[in-house]
Amino acid sequence: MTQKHPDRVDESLIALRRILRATELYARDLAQAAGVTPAQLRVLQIVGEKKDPTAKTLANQMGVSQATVTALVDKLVARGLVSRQPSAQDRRQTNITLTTQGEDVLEEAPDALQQRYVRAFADLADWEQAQLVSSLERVAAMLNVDSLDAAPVLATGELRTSKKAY
Amino acid sequence: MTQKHPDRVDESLIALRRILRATELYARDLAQAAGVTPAQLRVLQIVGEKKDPTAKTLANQMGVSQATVTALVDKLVARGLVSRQPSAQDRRQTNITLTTQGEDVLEEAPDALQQRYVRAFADLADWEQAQLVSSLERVAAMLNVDSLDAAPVLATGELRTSKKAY
DNA sequence: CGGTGATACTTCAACATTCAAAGCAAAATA
DNA sequence: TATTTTGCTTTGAATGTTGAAGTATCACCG
Repeated sequence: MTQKHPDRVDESLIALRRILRATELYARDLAQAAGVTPAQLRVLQIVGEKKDPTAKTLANQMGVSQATVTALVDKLVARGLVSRQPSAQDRRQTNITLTTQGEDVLEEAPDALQQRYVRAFADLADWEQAQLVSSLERVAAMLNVDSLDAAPVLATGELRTSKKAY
Repeated sequence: MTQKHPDRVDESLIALRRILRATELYARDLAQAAGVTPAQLRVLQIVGEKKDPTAKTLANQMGVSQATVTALVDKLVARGLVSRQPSAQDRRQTNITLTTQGEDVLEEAPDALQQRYVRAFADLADWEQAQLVSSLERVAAMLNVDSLDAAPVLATGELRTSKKAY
């Protein structure tokens, strides 16, 4: 098991950290542009992505406690971006739904990855796209020992002729 | 510029989100195991990575304000993990340095990526490693429009026969 | 049925993070 | 030297975060 190119671990780690850092910093800018905090934007994104999730689902997806979700949803309700809908099937549960206003906010600040990534990806050659997908999925598998889930946020067909060009 | 495989954008975005999510969640666990908060651990990591950075450098690297850095460093000083060293060249500046205790903490919780990634990477075939590096650097370039920097945190030669196996 | 325990959510108290604004000291510039 | 800029800290306020305790509902089992 001789290591022929020991630098490669470093190189890939550096690249990964740059990806992480760029995404995180940019996500904050997007949230600020949308007029909400990063944590609140994450809630909006998950609510938009999943179908009217319960508070529990939100907590699991975000990796925070239910108490935190309650506090965040309180803020978003106060701003009129989401509303609480008592579940019909299980009256203990509360479904969080986007208001029209909340949808507008999401519309303006869709996703840090989307914004920066989609266009460049589309310009790649076919084989390059295939290789990228394969590599990213491999890395995700390496990191994601106990995989949960993640779903596409938007239909990526049309890239929204956005007002705020990027 | 016809898109032959529209799914690929989604697939790669999903993989990227899984990477982001796994890393973030795991970073919290690591911080907690080390007995510090995630933000404090990030400070420790940057201090260990760069050579006795100034508060300004820390703020830039973390993407937060100087006031925030002051608060975080206060906490770490109170815990005896770092110390402030007035700069000799410019007396306005303060260099943050790890104490022996701070080094120990870093030693125990080196890096979320390192822990999960390095071993799996080492097991890949040579060509797979090369492809991964190439793909990750491409993605980083796509995201990192205004690149700053990132450096390897540890010499990865030996993987530390760790007490807390992972 | 009725009781018991688990589940979903909220409230509360405490602490961490974060920032803008104001202040201070030192350096750079004019 | 006078002025401006830079690096850092302080202060005050908002947000994020959690564990523990409380409430309501569900699920199960006798």
